[in-house]
Amino acid sequence: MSRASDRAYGAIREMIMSGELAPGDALGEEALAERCGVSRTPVRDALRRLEAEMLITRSDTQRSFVADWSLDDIADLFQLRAMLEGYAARRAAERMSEPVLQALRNCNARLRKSVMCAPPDVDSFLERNREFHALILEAAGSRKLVALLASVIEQPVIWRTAHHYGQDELRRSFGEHEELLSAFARGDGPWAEAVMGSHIRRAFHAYADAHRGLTAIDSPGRRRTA
Amino acid sequence: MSRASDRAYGAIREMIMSGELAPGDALGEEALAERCGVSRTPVRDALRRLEAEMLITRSDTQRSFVADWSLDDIADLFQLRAMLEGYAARRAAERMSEPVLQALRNCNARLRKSVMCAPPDVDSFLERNREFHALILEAAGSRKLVALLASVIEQPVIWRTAHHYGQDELRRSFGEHEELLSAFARGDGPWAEAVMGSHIRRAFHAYADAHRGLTAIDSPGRRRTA
DNA sequence: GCGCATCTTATTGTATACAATTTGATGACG
DNA sequence: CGTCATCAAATTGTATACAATAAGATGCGC
Repeated sequence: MSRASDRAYGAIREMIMSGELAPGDALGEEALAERCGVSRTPVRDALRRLEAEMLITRSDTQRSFVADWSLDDIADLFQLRAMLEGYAARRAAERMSEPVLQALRNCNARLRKSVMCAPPDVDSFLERNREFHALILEAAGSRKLVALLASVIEQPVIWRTAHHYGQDELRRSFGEHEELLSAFARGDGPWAEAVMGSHIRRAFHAYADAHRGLTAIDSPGRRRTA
Repeated sequence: MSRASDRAYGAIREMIMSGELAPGDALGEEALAERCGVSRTPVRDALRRLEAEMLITRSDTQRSFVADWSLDDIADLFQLRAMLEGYAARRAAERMSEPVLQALRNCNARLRKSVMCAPPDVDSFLERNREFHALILEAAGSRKLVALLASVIEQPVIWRTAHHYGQDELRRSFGEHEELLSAFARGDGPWAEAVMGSHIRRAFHAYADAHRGLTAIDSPGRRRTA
């Protein structure tokens, strides 16, 4: 991460992920360059990458904005994610090896610790959860799927609001992961696919519920994109 | 398309699509800049875009190469495409409007003309086919899906080899499109999804058969990527 | 002849200057 | 007072020069 382009990429990405830059905000190259302490060249590079990830959008005249997603868009996002991660789970189950299975078990055991204590350690949960899903994706062994899913799940709006999960939901996630492990242990692709699909759909509804409840106090006017 | 960056993008893309640049070929920025008649800056821009589309890959040291896909990769690609386009068809069926339906019918009527004559006009078929699928994708009304599918179907290896289709296969494609139209007319999402899935899978096997038959005379040694 | 360190060359990364375009403002005119 | 043309400021696009890094060649020691 020593190249300026990578620093810019990481910095801008973090600004978006953390909410420092809100959806709809304009992103001037000059301003970003200054904030990142580099010239415009690596910033432009970073913007192209972020555009590919759909974290930013570009107007018809090539001006950059932080991507803005409606609730409908998010629902769509989760649906795609359910489909793709379900497929990933199926492939992973069909290709599962003992070492990977062990890694998954270890990961979920650590996740268990994060949610079984009081209060639950949400940050730790998120990290383990991410790791768990990443391991499955890797085990699926599809280059293209990795790329597609990355662009679906790397959405700030999702990761930011995961903090609103209740303890019961966190524990349910743990339980669903355990069921996935069973499916993997038996190499049952369709079972893994079904469990994963359900897992993601439940996550969406948890998100939607939390969002609806918060929207009144949490969305003080959106900026228009066009 | 007047910006140099767009020209470079289009030119390089065309070189890849046409096979002028073969999978595994190294892409030096300087050389490309000269061939496109622009400086390295817009070339770098174009390379980032092509990288996002997975038409090129980058080594660990950031050197660019034309992407190389194995038959397994291609099978994976088609599977993802079947899933995503099936989903697109379902959504499209659920959202179908009379004007869009008419446009689809017109499109397939023109496609019919391309395949019913002797000899069939394959170029025209490909263009209509592309248009047909694009219309459905648009009707699905999912921004994210558009982006995902674009990166799946815009693979040169697929479009190049579509020329090997036999007339019977072309006509079968037309027939499957007609069946899709029926599903759309009735707003039957699951039907549309099933037909589309089948349509894509058949296309894959047609491709795989043709490829196997040609591989001996058509693949004079691959260049290694790493 | 083989392996390895070093040096040369080629390639990518970054900054900067300047050109082209867009935006938004200002003021003239109806 | 509203509309439109024109102009100024801001923003993005491109070229070029130079720095950093990686690839390949060369020759030395073994």
